[in-house]
Amino acid sequence: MPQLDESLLTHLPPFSKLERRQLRTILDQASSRRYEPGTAIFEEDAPAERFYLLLDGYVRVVRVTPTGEQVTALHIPAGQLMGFAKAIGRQTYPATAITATESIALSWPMRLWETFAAEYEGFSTETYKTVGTRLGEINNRVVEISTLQVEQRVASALLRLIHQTGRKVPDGIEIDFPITRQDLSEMTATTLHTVSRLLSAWEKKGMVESRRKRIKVLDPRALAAISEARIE
DNA sequence: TCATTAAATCGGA
DNA sequence: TCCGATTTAATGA
Repeated sequence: MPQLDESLLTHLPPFSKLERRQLRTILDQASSRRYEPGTAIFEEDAPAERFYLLLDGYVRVVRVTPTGEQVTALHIPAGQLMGFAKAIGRQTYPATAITATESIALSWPMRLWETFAAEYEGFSTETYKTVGTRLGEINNRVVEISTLQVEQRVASALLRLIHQTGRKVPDGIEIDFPITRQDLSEMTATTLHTVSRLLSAWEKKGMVESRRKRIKVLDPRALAAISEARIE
């Protein structure tokens, strides 16, 4: 295991209030691993033995429905903690985490969670903030799926993606990892065909630009307009 | 309005 | 070239 540098953590919210010496202790207890795209970092219902910090890349959090379809709950960008089942009172992981890109993650044994929370200032408040944010997001999605029309759902899913994981490019914002129509349809409870048709239509209007596994939003405001209530 | 089915085409290893 | 991704059209709920 190569020596990890404290600067990896200093700017991340859960660790930002800590001293160099404390970061050293934390890093010395961490394992670091690199993952190929499409690898499961941890799986739904498996015993939650470790918690993770995504250092680089993007991770898709998916659940499998009783009928066997995958549902993408959310995407996690680099710099966030994941798999902290203990923090929400679970012994198993609530979902599967699959890398969307090549990724690097640190992990610690779950038994250290309490130690971290107790000893490191800001650690638990910051992580509870992310829990809250994610929960709110998932809640919104549940509401959206039952109340909005497909076009609105896909539009808001795209907006959420560029908001969380977008990368600014000269003429718009691009989703920073490979994403298929199928993925988008799983996030919005529709079919890849419908997503494909919507993207084509939006592309004609100059709102988005897409190629295989890449989507770029040129006109977020137009998307926002679609996502807002519009019953015709 | 949208899912489903079927078929054709595209694009990247 | 092969195979998954994507598009398009037709049909029915």
